[in-house]
Amino acid sequence: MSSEEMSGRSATTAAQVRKDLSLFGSFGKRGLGYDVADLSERLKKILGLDRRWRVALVGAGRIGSALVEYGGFAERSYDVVAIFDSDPSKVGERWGGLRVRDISQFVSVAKDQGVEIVILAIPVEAVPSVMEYVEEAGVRGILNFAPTKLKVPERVAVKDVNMVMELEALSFALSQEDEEA
Amino acid sequence: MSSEEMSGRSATTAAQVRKDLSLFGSFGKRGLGYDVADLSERLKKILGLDRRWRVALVGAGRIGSALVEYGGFAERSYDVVAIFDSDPSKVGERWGGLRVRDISQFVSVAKDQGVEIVILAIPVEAVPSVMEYVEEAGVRGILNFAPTKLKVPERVAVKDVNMVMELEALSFALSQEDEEA
DNA sequence: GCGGCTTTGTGAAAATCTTCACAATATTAG
DNA sequence: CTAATATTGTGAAGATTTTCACAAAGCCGC
Ligand SMILES: NC(=O)c1ccc[n+]([C@@H]2O[C@H](COP(=O)([O-])OP(=O)(O)OC[C@H]3O[C@@H](n4cnc5c(N)ncnc54)[C@H](O)[C@@H]3O)[C@@H](O)[C@H]2O)c1
Ligand SMILES: NC(=O)c1ccc[n+]([C@@H]2O[C@H](COP(=O)([O-])OP(=O)(O)OC[C@H]3O[C@@H](n4cnc5c(N)ncnc54)[C@H](O)[C@@H]3O)[C@@H](O)[C@H]2O)c1
Repeated sequence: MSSEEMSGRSATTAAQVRKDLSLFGSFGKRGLGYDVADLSERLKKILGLDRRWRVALVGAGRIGSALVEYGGFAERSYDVVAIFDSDPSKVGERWGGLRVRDISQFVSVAKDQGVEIVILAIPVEAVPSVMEYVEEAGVRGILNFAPTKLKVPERVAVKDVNMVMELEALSFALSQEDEEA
Repeated sequence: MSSEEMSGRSATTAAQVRKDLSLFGSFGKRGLGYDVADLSERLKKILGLDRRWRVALVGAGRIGSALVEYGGFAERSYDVVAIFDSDPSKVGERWGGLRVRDISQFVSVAKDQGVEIVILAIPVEAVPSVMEYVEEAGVRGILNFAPTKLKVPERVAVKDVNMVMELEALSFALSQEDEEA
């Protein structure tokens, strides 16, 4: 597949595809393009997707439920290996093959299970107390759904998901269109 | 509040805050900083958040359910005014104050309700057929959860939410750390 | 009203990112 | 083997974004 075709399938340009790839090495054949299987494998390695990652879900609420039941994570490289909540009525429930555990067990269970990434799906108020556990357990990456800026040590990587902000970006685009008209 | 304090609360710098704001006008007072209430109001106007937006949810599944029950959208400027699905067992259900409607009614209901933004939470396979309705109804913005690149006319704004990609960005960051060590 | 302190708004400089454009290389047809 | 065609990889140019740094304002205490 050529860089031209790749750019057509995503939201970028052929030159951008080639430049981006060139930062990691030389993957294509001149005149021919890229071997999809080979490129895919090499990129997976670069992105750390040549192995599976152990993930814990914290917050067995609405978002948490949608995520755990979703097959899209396991299909890629992510296995949810533990689920935590603080609500006694949720602790003990079975979700998929897992039992919801009390958040107080986080550190021991996470260490035991080798959890490297946490999906944080709890209310903003609960964030500071939970972050203490997360830090103590030596978690290295956090996918955060709570609309708050996490305070983490330098070594911890954080990605925020904020759907309200995405909607706000849409509103802005639409308002701009209106003004131009 | 000074640009310094604002930058401390978010992931940016004081100079960036001032430069960004200066693109839209002059909001602060030298030596004093910004009046939070005033700045907030003026930014809301610029972002198109000085009015409410009418949103339809398409796909009454796991993600859709989490979103509809979530209060965070109504709290900002977004009202979900209609819900659609194609599954006969879901059509007719009551979700919050709304009845789940059949997707075939999308165009007429969306036009009737003045829907401007659609939240797309359906499987990838269902996207092309649903997009025909969405386009015909004159929807102007789409928040897309399906992991596929939407084909839309120029005037339609799209924002993609892709949690797997966020996790992959985390994996990459963690792999990089490992390599450095 | 003046001096000291603070913080904005913004040109200019620096850094980063994207696009251009083409030599190098590979394939295919004859 | 040669010519025609395709497409990479990458310097250089161009565009955009971020940071720097400071004159211009504004507040406060005396
Ligand atoms: N639902 C959505 O569509 C949506 C969208 C965007 C953002 N969010 C954000 O995601 C987060 C979760 O949202 P939700 O809708 O799933 O909320 P939810 O109330 O349905 O679920 C939150 C869960 O966290 C648990 N919890 C509370 N304190 C805890 C603690 N200290 N330790 C462990 N678990 C604890 C609760 O018991 C509950 O089960 C919130 O910050 C919300 O703002 C949600
Ligand atoms: N659940 C998650 O955590 C998650 C995470 C990331 C991405 N996604 C993506 O979000 C989308 C929805 O995921 P989900 O987990 O909610 O799936 P789901 O299967 O729970 O829900 C999808 C819903 O869409 C409905 N539907 C199917 N075809 C339709 C059509 N033509 N018109 C209207 N409705 C139709 C189904 O009946 C179902 O109710 C998928 O594309 C998925 O890949 C989900």
